[in-house]
Amino acid sequence: MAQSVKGTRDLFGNELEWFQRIEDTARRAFHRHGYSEIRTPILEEIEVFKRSVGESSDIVHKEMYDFKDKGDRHVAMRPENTAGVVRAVIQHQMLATSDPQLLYYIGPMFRYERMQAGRYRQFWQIGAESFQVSTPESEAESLVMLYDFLKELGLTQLTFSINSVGTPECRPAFHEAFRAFFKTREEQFCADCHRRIAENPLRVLDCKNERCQAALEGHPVLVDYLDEASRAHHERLKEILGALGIPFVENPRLVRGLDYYTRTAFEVLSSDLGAQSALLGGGRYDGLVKQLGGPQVAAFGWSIGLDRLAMLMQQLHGNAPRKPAPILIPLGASATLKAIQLARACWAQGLDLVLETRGANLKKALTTANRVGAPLALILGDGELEQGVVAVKDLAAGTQETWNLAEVPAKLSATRA
RNA sequence: GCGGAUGUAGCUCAGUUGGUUAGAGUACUGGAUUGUGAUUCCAGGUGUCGCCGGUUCAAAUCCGGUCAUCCGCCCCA
Repeated sequence: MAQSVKGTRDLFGNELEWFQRIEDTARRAFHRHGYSEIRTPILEEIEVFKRSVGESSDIVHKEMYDFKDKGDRHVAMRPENTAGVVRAVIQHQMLATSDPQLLYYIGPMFRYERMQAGRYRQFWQIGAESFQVSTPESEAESLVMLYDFLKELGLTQLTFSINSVGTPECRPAFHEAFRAFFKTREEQFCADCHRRIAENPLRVLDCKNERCQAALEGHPVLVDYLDEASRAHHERLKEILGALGIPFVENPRLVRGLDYYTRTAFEVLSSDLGAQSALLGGGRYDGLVKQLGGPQVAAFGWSIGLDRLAMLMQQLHGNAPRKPAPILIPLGASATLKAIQLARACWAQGLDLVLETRGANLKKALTTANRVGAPLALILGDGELEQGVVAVKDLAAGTQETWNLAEVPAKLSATRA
């Protein structure tokens, strides 16, 4: 039997209901804040990711889902969408004016990884990117949007971890201090950290090895090495988040797995997600647009894992709420013709109504109606047809009443409210 | 990429030191009831025992490979 490709899966039923509910909630939040959707290709030239995410990152290093196409182009399935959005924004000259560009996306991403619960080769992200706004206020705006979106979904226990990773100008001073610190106790660090200290010293900070974390005790803190503007930026963001009541903690060891971040970096982890605890992350990336061939502009963004968010919703709230439609059961040929016309009148008014079209007997039809959770069964047989009525059975209560055919749409409409 | 497990009915799972005809619950189908579901009673399919190969008189069981899933690490969403 044919099977879905490893690490990919079909979305349907209850899980998809959560996906849709989350997506709808996110879209409303984005639109409230003036963000516009952008849909970029799943395939990009691999260079787009190498030049943005960073050659040294694991994503490019070992997780890229890449291949050569028939034209011998080296392409990759996008592992994240910031690079693609930046490429599109440059390609379409969307930064020709100095106006802010506020964009969001929802779509599948691909990383070639070993499978685990909550970690897939095709997974979904919802994300926001804002260009040409550099202030801490703009970051707070984006974070408030994110926070209120999560709150609307009923997630109130989440705390943002934030840090500032500085700028390319002030980071060298930190690197120097940090390497000096590392040297005083380098024998206590793992092999990976020895590799990291050379390639990307910041990543030593979030090594998961307990011994390394212990060895980091008293390490130089990034925030102390920020230039004055970055420090003020960081302080102002914290001030605003505090004033808005958004729960956050400062985490001086928070660095992100992507190389392009500057100044603000943040993430949210959830212990309810098992080993794959990262739920969302983001930050400022003021250098990336230029790095990909565009103008020097400020940029800020985040993305959230839709699969993991749906998993969280399932754990916290159980199955997604859904409301099956009432079902209309005709009995006999003449009643069936009338039933189709009646259903059409209801559909024309935007009402949900499922038509039983199998010609099934009443027993079977009611069994099905009960199983799918229909709230009402409208029964239209020859007897009802003669009297111009339908029998309406409330499947939860077991009670039954009679409606005139003409008043069915209005009555259905009333029960839906 | 590294390490460790699991795979039997649609679903959740039993299945003894290898033994002849493979099980339970649930779900499903039909009937008790040809116009009344969900409750009850009766009857009944539930199947490539993941796949391929090997050992054996004999494999769901042991061995190898493979595919898929799960857990830990790495990393991330």
